[in-house]
Amino acid sequence: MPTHSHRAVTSGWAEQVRQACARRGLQLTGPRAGVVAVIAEHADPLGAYAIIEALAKRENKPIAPPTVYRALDFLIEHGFLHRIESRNVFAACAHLDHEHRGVLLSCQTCGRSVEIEDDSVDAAVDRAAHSAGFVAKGRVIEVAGLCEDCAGRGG
Amino acid sequence: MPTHSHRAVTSGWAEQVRQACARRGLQLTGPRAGVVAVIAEHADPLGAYAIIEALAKRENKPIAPPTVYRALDFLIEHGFLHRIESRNVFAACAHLDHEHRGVLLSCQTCGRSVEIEDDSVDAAVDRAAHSAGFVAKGRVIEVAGLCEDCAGRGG
DNA sequence: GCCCCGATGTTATGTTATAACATTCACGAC
DNA sequence: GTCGTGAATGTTATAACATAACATCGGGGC
Repeated sequence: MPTHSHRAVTSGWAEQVRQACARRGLQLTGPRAGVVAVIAEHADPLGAYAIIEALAKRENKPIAPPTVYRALDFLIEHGFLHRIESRNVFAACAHLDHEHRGVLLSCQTCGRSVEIEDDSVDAAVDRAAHSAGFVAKGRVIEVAGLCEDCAGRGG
Repeated sequence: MPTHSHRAVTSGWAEQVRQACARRGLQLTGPRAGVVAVIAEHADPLGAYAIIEALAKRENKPIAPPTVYRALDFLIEHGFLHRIESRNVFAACAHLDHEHRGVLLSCQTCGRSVEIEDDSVDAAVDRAAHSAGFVAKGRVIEVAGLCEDCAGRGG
């Protein structure tokens, strides 16, 4: 269940996505806006099929997987969403106002994820890839563990 | 297709796994050894179902998915294998002789992966997680891009 | 012998993701 | 205004990845 404060943060996120699309001439169409709304209503990252179910409920009609996967592709491509590879879930990007590469911290107990930016991580990963003669395109940097709250509870 | 030199490297890997199991009192049973052999015969990381097919061919009998997934779990748990989360494939661990955390570089053109160790990446990721109050357990650090060979060919 | 336990076999199913093709809709050319 | 065009969506089916659940086997301790 989202806490009140968290819900507020994420509904801010939906509005930011809307504005960014307007500014950049991107079409935030029906299914795309639906997926944004569903994600904004949840504190946790969601799996594709959880999104499908939630959207079907919201729209009161069945939604086929390609509809949601296409919306997810769009949102990820434009940097509004992250895919957490190690869990097959999708999380709102916390830093919409600028280009960046994030480190995704995801909690094994409560399922929530936190995205941080860290130049030294980016630099170290780039340097390591380059030293192996590798031309880096995409990066996946994920840490699974315990978030501050859950660690505090001894969880 | 594996190059001759690469095949040599990976068959060395199979032997290393065998010795490490003997030394550590781990059972390298039939299905487990079969999966090791299949992976050793390929230069590229393989998906679970590619392993299932190759093993079925090797043993000349059908192999069910749980057989292979259980062997994979065992090999990963003991550090002989890495799972590349962003591609759902499994790659031989290149550094069997000591504990470590690797950075996996995987080529978008040829599919091969290279594993490197880099203390500064590890340190930066740990510091970043810690600064967010996060207790890190597992880490996934993967870079997709072009390997030296493929970048050289303009691939 | 008998139990225990770790590993494997077997069947079925759950979960995640995409291919392929039809349809709709906004928009500009003419 | 209608026709082509291209992006987005709808629809159906299926591919690809992974695990639950329970039966069976086989070696070691007693």
